[in-house]
Amino acid sequence: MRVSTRLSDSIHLLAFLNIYADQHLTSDLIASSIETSPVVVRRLMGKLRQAGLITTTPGSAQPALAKPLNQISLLTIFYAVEGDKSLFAVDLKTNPECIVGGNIQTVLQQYYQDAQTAAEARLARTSMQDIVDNILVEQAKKDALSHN
Amino acid sequence: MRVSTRLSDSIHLLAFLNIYADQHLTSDLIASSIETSPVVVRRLMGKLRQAGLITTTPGSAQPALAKPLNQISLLTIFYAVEGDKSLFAVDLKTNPECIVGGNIQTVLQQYYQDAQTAAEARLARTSMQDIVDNILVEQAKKDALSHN
DNA sequence: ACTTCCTGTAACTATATTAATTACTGTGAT
DNA sequence: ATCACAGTAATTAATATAGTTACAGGAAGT
Repeated sequence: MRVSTRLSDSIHLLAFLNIYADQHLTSDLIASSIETSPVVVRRLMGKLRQAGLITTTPGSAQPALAKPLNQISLLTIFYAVEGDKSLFAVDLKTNPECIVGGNIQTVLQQYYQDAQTAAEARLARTSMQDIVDNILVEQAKKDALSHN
Repeated sequence: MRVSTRLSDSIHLLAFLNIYADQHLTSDLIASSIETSPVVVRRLMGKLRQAGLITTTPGSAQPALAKPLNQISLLTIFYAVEGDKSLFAVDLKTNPECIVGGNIQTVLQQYYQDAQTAAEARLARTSMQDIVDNILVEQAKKDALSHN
């Protein structure tokens, strides 16, 4: 399948809401930054709203962050848009008659969970404040170079 | 897309080679345990052979582990069959004219790499010896229960 | 009230990644 | 010489995701 960019696009969206808070934030404008369709943006906003990360108003273009940037972690966003998706997939179709096929699913599940938890702990440590800070620093670097 | 089970199937395959080392290990037999096709098994074995994890003989059904179980980590297998695949995908199509779209790829790449490295470190800690040990323990549990 | 702009969703289509299948070449062993 | 099998290319099927189309309904201005 296509690889999911929902986490990346959602982080993008939230950063956009913060940095362009003074603009008329239609799903069309946001979509032009993510380079996707307005419908995809609205779908993502739906998930983020359900997770309590943003507020929106039907019929009116005024989405806004529901919490301070430093209280929104990348892990919260991941859960909001990917649910409990596994990073490593256990093959659920193995031969139960075989010692290996009949037990490997249970065994792998544990190790995969450990690995995923380690990754998630990292995501939990990073907040949208970090993301926005870094975006602005990267932009400042570009601006500095262009003024030579 | 379909979600990849190459890592799980490869671990399965290596465990099978160890536990059933005394059997006539055709790709057909291995496939019956993984519940996949012999061609898929041979393809996986090709990758594992290229990575130096197993040895095979064209025309003859005698695949074997090329190293001791405790010297094969799950991370080595992951690299062998998934290459440098990213667990979290950066959206490479964003608007470079926008402060967010023009910088977020660089920023996310760093945090995603950190998270992936944390997960990989976990995979590196686990060896095929652990996997086989756990499979045999799980099987022993079942055997014990069935003798009540 | 009417119009315009917009959100929220459902339904459908397109795209991309993976596994499965088919088919073939060539090797090893009997 | 034959049979069993690995190795691999080419094609097809399955499935997760993004993108598109369509439409119902809210908000705000006139």
